[in-house]
Amino acid sequence: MSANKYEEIAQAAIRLFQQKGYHATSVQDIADEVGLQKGSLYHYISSKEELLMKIAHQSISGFNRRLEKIIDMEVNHREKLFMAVQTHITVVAANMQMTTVLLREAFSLAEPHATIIQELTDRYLDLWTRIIDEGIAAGEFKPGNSRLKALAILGACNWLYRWYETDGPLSADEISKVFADIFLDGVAYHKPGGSIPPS
Amino acid sequence: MSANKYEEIAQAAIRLFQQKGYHATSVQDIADEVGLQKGSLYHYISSKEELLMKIAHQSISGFNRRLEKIIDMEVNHREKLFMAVQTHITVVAANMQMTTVLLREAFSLAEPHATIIQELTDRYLDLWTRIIDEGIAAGEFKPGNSRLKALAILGACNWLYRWYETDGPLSADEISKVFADIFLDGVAYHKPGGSIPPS
Amino acid sequence: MSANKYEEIAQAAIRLFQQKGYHATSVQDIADEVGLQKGSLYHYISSKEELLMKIAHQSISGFNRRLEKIIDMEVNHREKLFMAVQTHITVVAANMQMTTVLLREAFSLAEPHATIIQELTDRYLDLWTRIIDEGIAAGEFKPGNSRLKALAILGACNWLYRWYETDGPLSADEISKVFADIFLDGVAYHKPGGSIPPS
Amino acid sequence: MSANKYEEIAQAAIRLFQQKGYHATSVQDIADEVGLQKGSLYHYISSKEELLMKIAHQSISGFNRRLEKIIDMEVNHREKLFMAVQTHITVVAANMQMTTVLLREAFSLAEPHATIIQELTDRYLDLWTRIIDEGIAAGEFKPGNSRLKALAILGACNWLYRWYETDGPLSADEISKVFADIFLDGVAYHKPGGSIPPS
DNA sequence: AATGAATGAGCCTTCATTCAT
DNA sequence: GATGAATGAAGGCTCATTCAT
Repeated sequence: MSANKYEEIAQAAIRLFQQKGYHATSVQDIADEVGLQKGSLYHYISSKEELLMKIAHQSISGFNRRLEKIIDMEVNHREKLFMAVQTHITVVAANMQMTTVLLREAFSLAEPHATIIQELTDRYLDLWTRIIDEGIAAGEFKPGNSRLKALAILGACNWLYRWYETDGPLSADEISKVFADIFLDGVAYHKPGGSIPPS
Repeated sequence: MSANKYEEIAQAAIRLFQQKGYHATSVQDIADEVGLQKGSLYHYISSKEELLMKIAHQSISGFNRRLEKIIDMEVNHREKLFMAVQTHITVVAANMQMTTVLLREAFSLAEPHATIIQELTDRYLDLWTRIIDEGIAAGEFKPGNSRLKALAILGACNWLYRWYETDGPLSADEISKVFADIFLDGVAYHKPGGSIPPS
Repeated sequence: MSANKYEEIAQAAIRLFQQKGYHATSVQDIADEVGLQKGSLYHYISSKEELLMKIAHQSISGFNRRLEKIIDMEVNHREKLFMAVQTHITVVAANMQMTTVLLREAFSLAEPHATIIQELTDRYLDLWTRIIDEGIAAGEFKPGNSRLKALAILGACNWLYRWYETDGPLSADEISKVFADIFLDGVAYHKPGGSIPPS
Repeated sequence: MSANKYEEIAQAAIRLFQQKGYHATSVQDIADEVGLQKGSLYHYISSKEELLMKIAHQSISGFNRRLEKIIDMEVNHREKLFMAVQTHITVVAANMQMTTVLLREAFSLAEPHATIIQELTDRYLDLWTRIIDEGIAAGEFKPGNSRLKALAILGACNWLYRWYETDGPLSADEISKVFADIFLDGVAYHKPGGSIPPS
């Protein structure tokens, strides 16, 4: 079983699942896309769902791996949050289709796949929460419900899959700067002498 | 055709579309839920998709209507953004199932429905953008790409449908406060004398 | 769901399963036979296997029911064994197709169906064994492994499904007489003064 | 093409056909069992059905060959019938899997194979019938429909494939004794002075 | 001798929708 | 208004067999 062909099939699946959705994509569609008979696909995959699973797994694993690396870096916490945002947004922008499949279609996974993806997704949220927590502990971030804050930031960043245009005018870097600025300092001007860290 | 029965069907559809997804919900499922035969449903609905459309339309229209009211209020812009956030989150929390159908399932709509929902969604983003724009114009918010900022805030707020638990420990109000605080002032402490509005 | 139509489908299934075998009969074949679309069959049946199960169940249940009645009769044990043989053979002959499905195709049943049919089949053997046992206890039959004897008799009688011809020259009654005679007294002449019951 | 490998494949097929049935056994299953790829099997066999045919043919031929030898022996006819029963049962018991394939699966054979096996099977019945006939002619067996009697005896003996357990408590010899006793003298005690051969 | 990619027909089942009653 | 029988297209998947390498 040539790994090339499998990769080709997976790429076709990513494209189609993104365009039409998992349920609306038939195995026939995928076969057509790679120029095989429907039945021939099954030399490479064991089921349509397995394909979805592989895609989702690869996607969320990538996010986790990258964030873990960032967490291990020795930079201040503003910087770390910025890098996390930037990396996430860069990955989403560079892998719009795959990310869309992860965020929109993984819901169609049955057990035991659903749970596996859910756990990896939970882990990803944990990592973001840790970034906030460590920023608070270091006195760089304001105290508060760190998980909730992580959800706000992660939600905003994930939402990109719904509106980002690969050929649009905004680069991932530009978006990252604006987003990180909001998360760190907000959209409003601050009242002078306002929220200064206690010393 | 009793409007009551239609409403009952729509509620069943909302519940089922949320639980199993639009594609995985069969017309039979809906019929079972309301105690009718599959064929009888078609006295009330013209198609399964129409049901999805109605739900999505009602949902996004509600968001728009509420946000328009807020925009028309005469309060300062920090306050207005807070209210927008609070209202959105309250609505999501109070209508988790319907919001989930809007945000997760409306993608399955075919034309012309897809475009109609897309336009209402675009309009909703426009309203958020206007709130930011007006805050900037009033000197309360920092200048910048307002649409991008609106997308960040809206994304964070929409994402609630993925994690909010109706019977969980967090109230919509608590979440709103944390979220609005992040959007307005960020998670970080500010460097003293930092981003002060130019005078 | 008209019971008539179901019965018609079941009859078609019996005919086809007998002619071609369960696996070689497609749902399409059955649908063709009753003049429905393949999909329409599923208004009446829940699966192809359910059809096989129903047939097998009805068949073995009939055998059990009839044998239980005979066991309860008050006749001597030679007579009782004769009636059991006659009844079994008559039923096989009158329901060749259904019996063939039971004896040849029930093997294709998956769990939990396989076990259910197996238990009913075991029960049938138990009933035959009881007939032998009671004949022995009454001093009419020679002692010995009654279950083994039941298996010999039942095997001979079941085997009918392999060779009996509905339009052939032999009636069920003629066969019954020959078979019962063999089981009771054997094919050989007895050595004079031979196996006489102890007094 | 090594005959060894072919034999290995045939053995695997016997095992699988017996366990799962002919239709439920895939060529892949057989290939797995012998550690070849599916495609490689076709260096040894020309089709799945050919495999079934070979097995069935070998099995029924063995039965015929053995019975012919017995028929040629010079012993009295009670003895001859006993040996026929004993031999048949011993072969079934010693080759349960192969016999099961013959008796349960050969039905799946298409033409011309089906007819060939049928003829060999008919021939086997003829041999049994001859044993009865010759016993009658010799005055050892009671007159009557010899073919029918052969069918009774053969049916009982064939049925073993449905219940015999290789590791069970009953040896082929014990079964043979009980079976032959039934066929020769029946299960019942005889009325004194009863069926004595006319002199 | 062995592989493994590919075929193409066929399998059982589901389903949204229609319509006569 | 309600039924339930019927449709017909499509769905995911299996499989015996072929063949170039």
